[in-house]
Amino acid sequence: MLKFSKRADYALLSLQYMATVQIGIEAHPRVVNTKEIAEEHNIPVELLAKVLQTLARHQLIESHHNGPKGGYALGREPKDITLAQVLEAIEGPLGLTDCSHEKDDHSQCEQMNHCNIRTPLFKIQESIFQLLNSMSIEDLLVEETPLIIVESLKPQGVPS
Amino acid sequence: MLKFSKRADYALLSLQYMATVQIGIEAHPRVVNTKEIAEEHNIPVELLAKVLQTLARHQLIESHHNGPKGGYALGREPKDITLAQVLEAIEGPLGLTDCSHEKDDHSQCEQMNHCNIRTPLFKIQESIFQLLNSMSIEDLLVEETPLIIVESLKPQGVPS
DNA sequence: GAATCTCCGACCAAAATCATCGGACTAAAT
DNA sequence: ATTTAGTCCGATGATTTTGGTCGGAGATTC
Repeated sequence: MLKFSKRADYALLSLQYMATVQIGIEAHPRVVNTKEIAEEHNIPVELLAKVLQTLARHQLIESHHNGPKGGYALGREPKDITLAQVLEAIEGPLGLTDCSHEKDDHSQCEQMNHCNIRTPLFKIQESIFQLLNSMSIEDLLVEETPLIIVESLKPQGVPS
Repeated sequence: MLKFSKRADYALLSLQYMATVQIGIEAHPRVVNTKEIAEEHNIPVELLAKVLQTLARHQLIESHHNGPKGGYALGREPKDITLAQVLEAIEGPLGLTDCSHEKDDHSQCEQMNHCNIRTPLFKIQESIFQLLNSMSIEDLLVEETPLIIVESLKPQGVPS
């Protein structure tokens, strides 16, 4: 439960990739094309294309349709792209319940004679939203340890 | 996105209801039946039945199959039922990604040549999990304002 | 024994999601 | 100018999840 959709995963992976790939390059933002990202991560190209289109439509990345040298590049600094923005671009406004939006007019929520759990649920939702908004693509650029380096496995003084 | 399923909503509503209804009653826990909850909240009975069965199977509530006086009652103190427990009971182990579990063997996640966003994603997931585990059914028992009391709508001194 | 309830499993329908395909347009390279 | 490699957009099909339904078995009270 509470799982990201694959599209969301793909979006995050792509943005992370685009961020790392253009590190240190100031001008001429490094443009990467769909196929490159897809092959790098084993993602069906056509689906990824749609994800990237969506991100572009939401200004998170810029499309450079320049023929053979075309592709995408980040539209802003990595730290200015929050995870909440990415998720909302991909999956629409996020909320735990249907009545999260239109807080007053709960047209749908009338189902329940009187819903007594709105307030606490909104608080939870707010917390999660803040969390997702406090993290950016920059925070995804951590060194990914190649898996399972159990702490204090190597005795001291014996470098590799 | 990140929406609860309706079953989860129903579960929370039911637990909240069962908690309020038995307030002040020490012994003989007030047993409520499925239909009562369903009618109270306009929920299809059969679906709610399944939700309650699931909760019972996970020990969150107790089933009293006593014929006409049968029904369900909370299995523990409201404060000992965390939202995380409820959600996991209803929707299975929660995690943002498919590879959330089996952290080492990422059999599925091999899709991505190398997934560089595991670590930060796990952190987010951990935060959300803590949040959901820090709140219990007791926290749902707040006074719910009857909706739309727009601030300072009524001029002072002119009651109703 | 009849009524009322839980319990369980199987089942169907609708909706969301994943994935694919085809066609239009653009700009660089030759 | 033609080719080529790319984006862009919409439509469509397949798969999965979810919401919702049904029928029968077992227990208990009246």
